[in-house]
Amino acid sequence: MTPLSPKPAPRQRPTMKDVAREAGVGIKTVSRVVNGEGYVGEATAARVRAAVERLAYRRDVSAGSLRRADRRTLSIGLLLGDVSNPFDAQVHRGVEDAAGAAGFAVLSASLDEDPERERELVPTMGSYQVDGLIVMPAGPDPTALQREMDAGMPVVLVDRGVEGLETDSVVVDNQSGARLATEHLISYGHRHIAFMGDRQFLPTARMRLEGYREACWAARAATHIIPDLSNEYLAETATRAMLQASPAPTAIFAAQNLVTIGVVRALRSLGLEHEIAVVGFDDISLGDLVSPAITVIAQDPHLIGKMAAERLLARIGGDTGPVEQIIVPTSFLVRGSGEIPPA
Amino acid sequence: MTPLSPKPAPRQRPTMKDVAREAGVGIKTVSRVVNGEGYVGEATAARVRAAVERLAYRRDVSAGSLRRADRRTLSIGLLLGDVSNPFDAQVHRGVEDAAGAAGFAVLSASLDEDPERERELVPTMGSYQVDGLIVMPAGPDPTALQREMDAGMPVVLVDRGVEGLETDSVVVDNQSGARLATEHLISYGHRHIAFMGDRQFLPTARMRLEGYREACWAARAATHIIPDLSNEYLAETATRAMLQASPAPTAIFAAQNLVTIGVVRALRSLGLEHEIAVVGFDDISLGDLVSPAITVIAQDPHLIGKMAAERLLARIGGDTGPVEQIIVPTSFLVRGSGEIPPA
DNA sequence: CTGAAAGCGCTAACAC
DNA sequence: GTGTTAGCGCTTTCAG
Repeated sequence: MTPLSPKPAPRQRPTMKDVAREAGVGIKTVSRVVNGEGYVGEATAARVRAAVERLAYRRDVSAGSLRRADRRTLSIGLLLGDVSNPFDAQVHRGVEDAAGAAGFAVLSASLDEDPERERELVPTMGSYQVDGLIVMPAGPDPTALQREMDAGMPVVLVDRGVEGLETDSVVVDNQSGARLATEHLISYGHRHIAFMGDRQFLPTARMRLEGYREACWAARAATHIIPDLSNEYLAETATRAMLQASPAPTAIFAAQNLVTIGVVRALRSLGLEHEIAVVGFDDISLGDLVSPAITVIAQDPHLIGKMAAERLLARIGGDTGPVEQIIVPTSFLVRGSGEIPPA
Repeated sequence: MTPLSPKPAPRQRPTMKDVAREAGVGIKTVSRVVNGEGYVGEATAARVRAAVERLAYRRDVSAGSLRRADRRTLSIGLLLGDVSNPFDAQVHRGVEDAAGAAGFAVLSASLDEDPERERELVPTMGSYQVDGLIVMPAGPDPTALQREMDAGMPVVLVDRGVEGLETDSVVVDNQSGARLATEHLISYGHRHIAFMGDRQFLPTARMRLEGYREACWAARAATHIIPDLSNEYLAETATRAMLQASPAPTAIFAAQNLVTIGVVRALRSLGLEHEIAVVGFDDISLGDLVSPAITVIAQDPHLIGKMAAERLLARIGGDTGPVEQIIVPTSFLVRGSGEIPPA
């Protein structure tokens, strides 16, 4: 019997040598034409270009980077929480737009807020020889990233920083955004506002809680804090439980997009969506179409991604200026759910 | 004056040679330990591992692939319509999950349904030496992809096929899904149903139109076709215009997710959301929370991505079986907007 | 303006 | 079990 050896079709891309032979020139001349560097006689160049076309030649970027002085691979790594989260996906597109315009490819992966995955995937990106890294950090431990930075890898943080890591970051002012949201509810007369937020080991979640606290204290309002809501379902369940206790809050500050959705679902199921006020952090798709429409503090994730990529490309290009923390402004979208007065 | 030469910090990762020196062994022994191949004495292996740890060594995947027999780079390319479109982002995550589990990295980019970008980015992925390609094709032209396939690159198509390209694909049955949606509206008594769809050069858009036509013909209902709605805004405007003409349709089949959102926005702005029936193709986030909740034919984009990646990995692994077309089932989510009877 | 030779980090083939 | 040598596709250095 013939053993069916799984022999993958041998990749047989043409190499520079093939092009050189086809054009009847030296290999270095091909290199010069392909990279548009140095001076090559117009006639020779034309012959080379024709050969490239005829053989469908494409230069191997990674092989080239092996010997190149700057060792660039023209690629960057992007580590997000989850590429399918609408917020992250917008960041992704912002990064892609800026990187693509500069001729860089993007290698992406999801960390799922798991420090273990971060520890694993950061060096993995390194082993693919990316020229730089954009990271939405999953944990508070700076060592994996620090190690890459020590090896000369430029790193830009998005969405949140990492304590003890001296590097560029692009974030929004979570604390003042949360304070604004809470003050808005207070200005409509609420004095019993619940905070429902994501896991407290996330710096963004902590900053938003801080903003909420500031506003409550200033107004001498009680605080009611429900943290660690890591998904829609938990948020929905927690909201329902909370509203059955008494005295129930008259307003809710939902400090993350999935939490907001869970809260809205719970209110809807209890028929309370027109009784309890809600302000969310992060816009949600169709947030303007539900009834009442959801008032939110919106971020601009596409811009965040774009700025992070531009910062990174500058570093890759040799920018050695001081560490920058870029704060992207938020906007307040007043749509109805946040303007319900207390009963 | 000193010219500030932008000299990027020299990447100085340790190489196998460094590890070999540190451990006092030959370079090939390091290679064997790092790749877990062949037999190495336990004591030697331990010394090597210690040196790897001490120097924070990471093997350079791409340099290795240069000489390796199978030339694998352990990376795949993913070309989507738009990484930030919720549907595409879910496909992305499905691909990442399957690829990541097999130790493959994902290089992604957005084509924006632009054949020009496809022509450009397909060979670009090739030049990064990816081991295979998953593509949501932007245009009807098979040449760029065919060229890669001729060079031995495995290709799997998602969401839609390309005429004239003999390769694996993962799609849903758009035509029967659209027929079902339309029949559903007919069963509620509608005889004047509008079709609002995406650009007709997209195969999916054409198949959905075909399904709509079939159902209308079978019921001897008139057809009312508004194609080429490439975004939310166009869909909204077109819907508003259509409903002001007479006789206006009593139901709408919205054949794409962004179109559905535009339609819902228009109905809402005219106060007709409880008068005109709507069934959408593709689920939309929060579609169950608007009023009325949106009835849709839903796809499972995460599964589509996962199956595509699994198919591709099998091909990369040497599977030379016949071309497969995998059809992922759709599901019908009845939620209210599709069950409004004609006025 | 053009080409030959060396070498990037690694693996294949073959010694010892 | 382990080390040596050659060479992957490319860029660098240095001659012509």
